[in-house]
Amino acid sequence: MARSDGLRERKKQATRQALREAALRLALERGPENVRVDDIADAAGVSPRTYNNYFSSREQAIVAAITAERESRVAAAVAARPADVSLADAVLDAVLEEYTEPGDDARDALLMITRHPPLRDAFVDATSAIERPLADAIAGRLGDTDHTTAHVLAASVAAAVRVALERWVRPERPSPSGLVVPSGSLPELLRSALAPLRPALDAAENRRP
Amino acid sequence: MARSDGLRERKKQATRQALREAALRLALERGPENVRVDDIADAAGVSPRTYNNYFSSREQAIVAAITAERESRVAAAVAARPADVSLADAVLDAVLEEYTEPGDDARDALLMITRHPPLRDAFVDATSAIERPLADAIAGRLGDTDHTTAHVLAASVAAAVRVALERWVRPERPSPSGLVVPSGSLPELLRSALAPLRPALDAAENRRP
DNA sequence: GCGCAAATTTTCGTGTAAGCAATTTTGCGC
DNA sequence: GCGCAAAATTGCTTACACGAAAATTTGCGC
Repeated sequence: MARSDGLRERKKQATRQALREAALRLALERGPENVRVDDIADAAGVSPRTYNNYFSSREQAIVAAITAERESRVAAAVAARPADVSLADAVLDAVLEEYTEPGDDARDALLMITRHPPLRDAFVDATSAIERPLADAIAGRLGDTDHTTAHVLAASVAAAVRVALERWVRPERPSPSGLVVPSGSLPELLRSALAPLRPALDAAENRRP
Repeated sequence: MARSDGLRERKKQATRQALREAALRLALERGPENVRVDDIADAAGVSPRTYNNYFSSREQAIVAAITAERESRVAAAVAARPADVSLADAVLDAVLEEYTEPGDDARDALLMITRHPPLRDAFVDATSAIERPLADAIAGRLGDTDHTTAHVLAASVAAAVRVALERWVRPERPSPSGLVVPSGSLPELLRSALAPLRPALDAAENRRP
């Protein structure tokens, strides 16, 4: 049971998609503050209680319209790199590829997210969702032995991405040392956040039997 | 203003401590499910709203009785290691020192935590609190240049600790590959979770000017 | 001590997350 | 098609998180 291509599963995905799209649309129209959960549920044609079966916070639903499926795509991208590419490069490329936004319709959504702290938090928090699929992808490349290492590396990559996203969406705050670092472009931030992890990725790969 | 030793600050800490101790005591007496936020507030002699000014969930308050001040202690322990100790060793030692539980009065509290999923989650989530102080401590050892690297390394260490804690508190679930990995002792788990990060810590340290 | 400004606590109100049990829908073997 | 078991949706209820503004407490210069 629970086949991944059954009608049941597709309907669930459709409901989830309807909910997050309705949430984003309403938030863009009225501003996130003026969107009630009941409105989202109404717009998606389900009961408020069902809405809550899919998302555990209003912010999560809005943000999900941007981050949807990102988790599995990152993992798939890592797994898809040729075997002769180093793990570090595979991860870096995959992350850059997935987090470089198409920027057309997501542009104003991202603007809204950065302007509303609760949405910012939900957006950054969504990063941790890549952890589990990424751990599997890394484990696959490392030869499936030592699942702990793969898990730790995936968690570290997710943490680095989170750090980069934080610097990207937060208005720069004056540091106690006086100097405020200008937040560069997202690819730039991702590169420099992931760079310190490269030695760890290389070492894990080379210790592979 | 906002002196760290004023009466005001001490009262705040006292209130915080009263709240988390009341939360833990009531949870142990009645079981976490039978503790209302109002009860905790009553027991601590403050209004329910004040309780919420200190903790943003009931689970957080209960768990805080175990994890209190851990964040700053880890950071202080890292900063306290002699300068000729490698960064990786300093971090590993500091983490092991702080996360090896005294185990006397915390024993039954931890038992309760492991038996209640919401508490488990809060307990594991509390790990991320070490991130910020640890980043400062690491930055101090690295010479204060490149705050990004320090931040990423701290976040990775926190993530690794989180992975270790997860494996420790979760009842082992049968993996799809059939074999269930036995959850070892906590120091053991912490060591193996932090091991993959050692190359990254070494590299950051050696690249220091 | 006095009094003012800042910080903290409280009261009040609103919207929300989630448990539970009843109901409807779906999948599947016959 | 039929019907049954599993799964999803729904209504109902409860406890809760949090914003705003009023009230209280603290710090500090005088």
